Amino acid sequence: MPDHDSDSLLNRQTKRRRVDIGVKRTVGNTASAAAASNVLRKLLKRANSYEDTMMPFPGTTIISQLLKNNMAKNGGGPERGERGDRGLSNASSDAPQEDACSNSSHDSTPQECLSPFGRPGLAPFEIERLNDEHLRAKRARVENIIRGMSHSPSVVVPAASRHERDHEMDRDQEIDLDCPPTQSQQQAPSSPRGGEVCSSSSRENKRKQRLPQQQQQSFTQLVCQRKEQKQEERRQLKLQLEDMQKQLRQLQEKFFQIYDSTDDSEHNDLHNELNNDIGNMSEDSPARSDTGGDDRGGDDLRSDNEMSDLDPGHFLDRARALLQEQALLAGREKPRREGLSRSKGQGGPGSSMHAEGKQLAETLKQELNSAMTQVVDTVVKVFAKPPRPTPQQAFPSLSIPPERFPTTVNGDNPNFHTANQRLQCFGDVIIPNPLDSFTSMPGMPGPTNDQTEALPLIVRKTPSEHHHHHHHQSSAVGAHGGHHHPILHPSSLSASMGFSPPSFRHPFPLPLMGYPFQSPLGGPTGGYLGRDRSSPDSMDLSRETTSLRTKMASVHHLGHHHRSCSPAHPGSTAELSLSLIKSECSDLQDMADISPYSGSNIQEGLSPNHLKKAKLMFFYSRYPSSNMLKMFFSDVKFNRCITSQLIKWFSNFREFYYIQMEKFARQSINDGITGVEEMGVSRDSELFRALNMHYNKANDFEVPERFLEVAEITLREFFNAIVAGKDVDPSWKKAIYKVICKLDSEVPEIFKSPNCLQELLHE
DNA sequence: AGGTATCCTG
DNA sequence: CAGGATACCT
Repeated sequence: MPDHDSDSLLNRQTKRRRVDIGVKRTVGNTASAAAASNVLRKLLKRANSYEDTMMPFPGTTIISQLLKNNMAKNGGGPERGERGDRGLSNASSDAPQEDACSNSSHDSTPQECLSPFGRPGLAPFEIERLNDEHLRAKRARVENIIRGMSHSPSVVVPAASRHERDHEMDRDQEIDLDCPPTQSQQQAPSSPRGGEVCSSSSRENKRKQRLPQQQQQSFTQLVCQRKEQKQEERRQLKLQLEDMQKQLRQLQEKFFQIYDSTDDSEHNDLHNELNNDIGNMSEDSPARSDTGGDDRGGDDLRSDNEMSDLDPGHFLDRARALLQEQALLAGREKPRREGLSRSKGQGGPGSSMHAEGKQLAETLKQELNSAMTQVVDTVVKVFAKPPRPTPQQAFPSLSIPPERFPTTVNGDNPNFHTANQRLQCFGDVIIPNPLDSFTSMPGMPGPTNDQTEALPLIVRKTPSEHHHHHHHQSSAVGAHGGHHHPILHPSSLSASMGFSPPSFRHPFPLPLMGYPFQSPLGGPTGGYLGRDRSSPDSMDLSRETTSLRTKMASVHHLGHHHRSCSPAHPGSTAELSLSLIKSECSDLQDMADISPYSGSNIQEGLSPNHLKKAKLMFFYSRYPSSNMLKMFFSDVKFNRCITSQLIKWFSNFREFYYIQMEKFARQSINDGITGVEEMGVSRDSELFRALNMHYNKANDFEVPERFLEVAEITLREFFNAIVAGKDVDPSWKKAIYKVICKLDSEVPEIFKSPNCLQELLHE
């Protein structure tokens, strides 16, 4: 059913949009959640796609190497405190945004996935950006994880297992030193103590703790026991952390010694890249994307100053890379490396330094990416595994990048949940945010903040589930589920699928409501709204307009149900999710191949004139088959909706018809009529006038005589049945229907003409 | 399981 | 007249 081409197109467009957002992401902490979503999405993309290419440089190896090296080398560093703190506060203010709507996708296209260094052709600024986002996302994610964990009673650090994890944890402990180093999320199965029960129940505990009404008697003891353990672990981790910070500081100095000693002219790109990469931890410069590396040579000083403001965690990455690079260089050119590491600003050998710089850059990038890959993989694995039971329980505890769940859990493509959509989707969800530090962030709009926690909750309704849900809704609506379709012009739809912000935020912008009132009479019946005052057809037109509105309302209704999560946003019509659009699209394609009819006289909707025509046809045929309807409404593009609507029309006609019949039959009986012979239907009878008023209001059509006969027969049937007292049977009318349905006569050929009304009404 | 028809409601 | 529910038919 869903057209895959279109789906992929949709996805592609969504993707592109996201990329654009990422580029446009504005300065620092005020970066929009939408923009931030781009970050992790790319991050994960690369994490996935780099897995292969990065294998030669597994982050673990390097990190452990780094650890070893620095453990041996370092005793302590003086300046850690202030810098680290500043960097961290900075980081924490960034974090919620990053995690707020960070996204991921497994469907990354190869082009987008390609590593920056894997593609020498990439522009420097792009590399910068990628790395920047990379780092930002990583930091934000880890911090968020830590925060989430810090709110939970939980588990124990598995003593030694993964270095990079310890790194991250250590680094983050600095943010929240009071937080017990709970690692339930990352706890390895080989957890030192009581692994099975603990790891499985720790999450439960977390959730339960967040639900005031839920008592955790069964876990309280366990938690208490663990608290002591956690205290101990915390101390250890603190120590580790301090060590790490010292090491980082030293590596940082070393790192910049190297670069200060290099010739600037050719290294500006690299230098700027690095500086910006780091400098953007606290401020994101949109200008970067359009300026090359060269014009920022003057920033070097500033950048160096900014170094002191950095989050030490980033130096960890830098240091990692540096170490690797040094190792590489050492393998080939020991003397130079020695000189490099020692010589600050003492004119390095120009050309060789140039080459080294480039290689260093590459190595750095590779290292960063490999490390990122592993970290992300780890986190994703840990977080993706346990599906969390109820939404309420789910969202407070884990501040995971939201889109991660749908992505990793089911591998489906969440791409049509773009940032905007998600903003909308969760804008009206009231989410208790346990992370006060996040909600109190300056410059963070509330909804965006909420989103940080809400997204994982909502998106757990996976895209595929969304789909199913849609179809359920549709089928629940039954044959009329697609009534709104005719209003979805492919052109408009594609416009809205192009995700220009307004139409995207409002999946059914006004133009979409343009109902194709192309008149079978030839003249267009005009616009779609506000033209129902003056024309002779005004009643029909306004009715149709009303029906249109009903459809719209129905669509919205669907949307609300579909989202299943929100109190209605009063007055907001922009709440339909993109997935709804997608489903609409699918149905559109299902019911009709898109828009070969836009230019022709075949229309995709039923016009008031079609209704009129149908009413006139009713004079001939009370029970037209769907095939017959298709024959006589050849100017409409038939699909399930149209067919159903037409059938429904005739059903309504019949309903009215039989109601009138019964009414007049009873009335006659009440009037004392006793014989069927006295029951007649003539053009001046009350019954006929009622019917004519209904089906031929303008009285511009000459009702066929046959109709009078059939009406008379029907009336008599009713009369007899009522007189016979058959109406006690709940289904007594069925017999009458059976009779009447055989009385259909041929509809004149002229009704097959699209312009039949014109011809009929003026003859 | 899907298409129709009817009933009921708005 | 449309929606929704229900029932029947296939």
